[in-house]
Amino acid sequence: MTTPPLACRPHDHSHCISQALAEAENLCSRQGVRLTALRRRVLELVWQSHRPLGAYDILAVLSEQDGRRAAPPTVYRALDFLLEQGLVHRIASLNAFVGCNRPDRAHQGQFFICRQCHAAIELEGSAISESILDSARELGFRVEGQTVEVVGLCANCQAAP
Amino acid sequence: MTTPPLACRPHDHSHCISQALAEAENLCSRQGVRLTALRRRVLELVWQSHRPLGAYDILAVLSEQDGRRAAPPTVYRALDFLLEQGLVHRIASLNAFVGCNRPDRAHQGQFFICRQCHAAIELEGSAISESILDSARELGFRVEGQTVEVVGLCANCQAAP
DNA sequence: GACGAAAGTGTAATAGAATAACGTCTCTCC
DNA sequence: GGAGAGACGTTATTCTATTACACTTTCGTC
Repeated sequence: MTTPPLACRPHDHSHCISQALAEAENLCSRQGVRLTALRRRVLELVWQSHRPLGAYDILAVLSEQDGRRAAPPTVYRALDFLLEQGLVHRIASLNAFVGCNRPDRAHQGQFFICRQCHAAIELEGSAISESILDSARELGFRVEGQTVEVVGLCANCQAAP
Repeated sequence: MTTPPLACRPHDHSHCISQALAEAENLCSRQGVRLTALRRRVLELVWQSHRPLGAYDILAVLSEQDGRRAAPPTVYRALDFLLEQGLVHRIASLNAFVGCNRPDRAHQGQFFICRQCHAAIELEGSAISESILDSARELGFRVEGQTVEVVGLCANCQAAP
């Protein structure tokens, strides 16, 4: 076993946030799309931690903390944009959203989610994709999208019960 | 490529249904739990096709067709029971439920879902689980549950656009 | 057969997640 | 500066799921 992933061990998280925002700025300007104040703020909130965040949690912060008049569509439109740009992923089994580690590379995330600390660990280019494609080949199935969400206990939470 | 799976080619589906119900009877009596009329009916509805079915679709049939006075908890309780017994699976990405092919073996399903005909093809003991466990080992992650849902086009729907 | 506990179902209300439809505003480009 | 597209505000609604409590059925035991 290698060193545990960043998401589930202490680290300077403000660095994660600022890096994610900087990457987003770059990516959007390269793509010629607009990272508006709202979208940027939603991305920042999603990156507040490595734990998937619900749309209505985001909504609550925008309303109560930012004092913005926000309704569900406000949040979902921003999230749709971020999803399209590959800046966040949606966790179907949690109805929640989490920042993407590697927005530069087109991909669909594979996640290991700790049921205790709620950290979502995103895998990069794992062998899982390969075995999914292998199975698909056998079935003659053309893969267009995949949802891989594994729940359990992360290394940290196993150590400290 | 082998012959396409049952779920996405024509077949005598009434046989699927009756077999699923018979297996359910067996399994429940072995487990000492009760497959009541309601639970049996919900299982039958879920097996009406190989396409995942929403809880509210089931509710509509119970109300309108069966003339039963049913509310959401009625359906969800039956579904919870069937999930616990491993008789159905939940498809998180669709908020829907589908019958399990192999209720005799404890497992969590891996699904290939056709976006056109909506068939859900369940894999049995694929290499996907292995590669998930491999990745988990590397992370020191203890796997407790997994959601694997691949969307795309099944062999049939690729052939006939 | 009567009884009590446990399991199952009915019922009403509510919480949580997401979208539809339409109006207004603000950029950007000509 | 005007037209058009994109972004955001607003209201209402749909879809999914759960809580809490009442009533009924089933099953084992006396």
